[in-house]
Amino acid sequence: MARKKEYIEEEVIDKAMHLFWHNGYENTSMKMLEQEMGINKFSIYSSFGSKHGLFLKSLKCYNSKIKNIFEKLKNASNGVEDIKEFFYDSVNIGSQLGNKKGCLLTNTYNEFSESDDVLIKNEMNVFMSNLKNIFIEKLKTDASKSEETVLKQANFLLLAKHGLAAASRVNTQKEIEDYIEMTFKNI
Amino acid sequence: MARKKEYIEEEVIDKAMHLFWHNGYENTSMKMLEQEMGINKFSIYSSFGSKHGLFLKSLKCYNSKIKNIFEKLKNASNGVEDIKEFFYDSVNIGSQLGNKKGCLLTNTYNEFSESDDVLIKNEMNVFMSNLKNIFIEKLKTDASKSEETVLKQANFLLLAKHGLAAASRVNTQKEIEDYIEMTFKNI
DNA sequence: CCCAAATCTAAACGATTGTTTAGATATTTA
DNA sequence: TAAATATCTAAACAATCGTTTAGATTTGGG
Repeated sequence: MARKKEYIEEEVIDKAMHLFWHNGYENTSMKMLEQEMGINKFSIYSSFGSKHGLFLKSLKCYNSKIKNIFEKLKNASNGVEDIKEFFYDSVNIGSQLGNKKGCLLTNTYNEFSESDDVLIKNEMNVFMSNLKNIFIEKLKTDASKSEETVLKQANFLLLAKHGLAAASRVNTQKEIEDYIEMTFKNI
Repeated sequence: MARKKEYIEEEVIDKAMHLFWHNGYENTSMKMLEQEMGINKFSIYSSFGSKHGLFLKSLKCYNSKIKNIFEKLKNASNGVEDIKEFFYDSVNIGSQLGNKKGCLLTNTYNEFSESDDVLIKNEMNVFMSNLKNIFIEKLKTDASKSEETVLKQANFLLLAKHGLAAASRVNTQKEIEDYIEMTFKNI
């Protein structure tokens, strides 16, 4: 056919994702993306259509990175203990990826909470309700919990993740551990 | 002297504060501020110097609004129970002011977490450490708690406030209550 | 080997950002 | 009432935003 791309889409998406993770959507400009991704605007637009499209791709990239801890959580069989380990995994993957910026999805959830961007809000809602459903399933393995208790605790854990995201930005390892332990103390 | 101002600074700051609260700093433009405040850019700049200055004023305005619940918390004498009531007060003041946007300070803390805006970051840190110190003081009234426990629980509560801010945006009254109750279950 | 097609560079696009300025209008004081 | 001065309107400012375009460059197939 014709000339070949001089970059690999997966690689530049990964770089964009880290930039979005670090700065959020609005505070990341096309100029910054050009520099970080190492390609220029034309290439970005021909590959991803728009900044918005690139952001959606970045969210999917992030999703694939955390997919394995989700799978681990789903396939585990120790109930609440698995959720706690999921919390630990969540902060660890952040520091593994050299990023002390909390969770990209939680950050995005916060940034777009008052936006009317249907696509992204939908993406967030799907993520949140998926996570909540997994929590519910895990909590249900303890037959002594009433359904009301299960729902109540699932909501609590979902919201506790916001605190965790904030913690992983500024708090020490020890403080994060304390927070997680205290969160699960009476679940 | 000369011509009089056709607006009262305190009133227009209040309106600006609500707009910032609703949309965040970056997503609030001068045009939006002109419309909401009912005065034009010249007046805004002559009164507040810059968008940034107006935002700082708005933060101070928010601080004065929540001052009474802080005073109430400080002057109370039921230890942890007072902190719990402070949590309830925090969400109630939001709905009183017709705003389901969480806490302006928590929102700002999140939005500026990766910024290098020293003034605002400092403002946030002062607020957070003040709040933490009040928590510590309240927790200390229970003499059975070790100092380590007190610090641990204070951190936990500070982070729990991030979950609360998220909750007050999307969750129902009932879910918010459940969250607060569960937060204090083992404190 | 040359034409066709895809990707590159780099400049320009219009819109919007926060900020400033020029000039008209209103108010106070002498 | 007239001069002084602060506030108003409204336009323009430069910079940046995300996006598009024109033209050079590289590649592969007939």
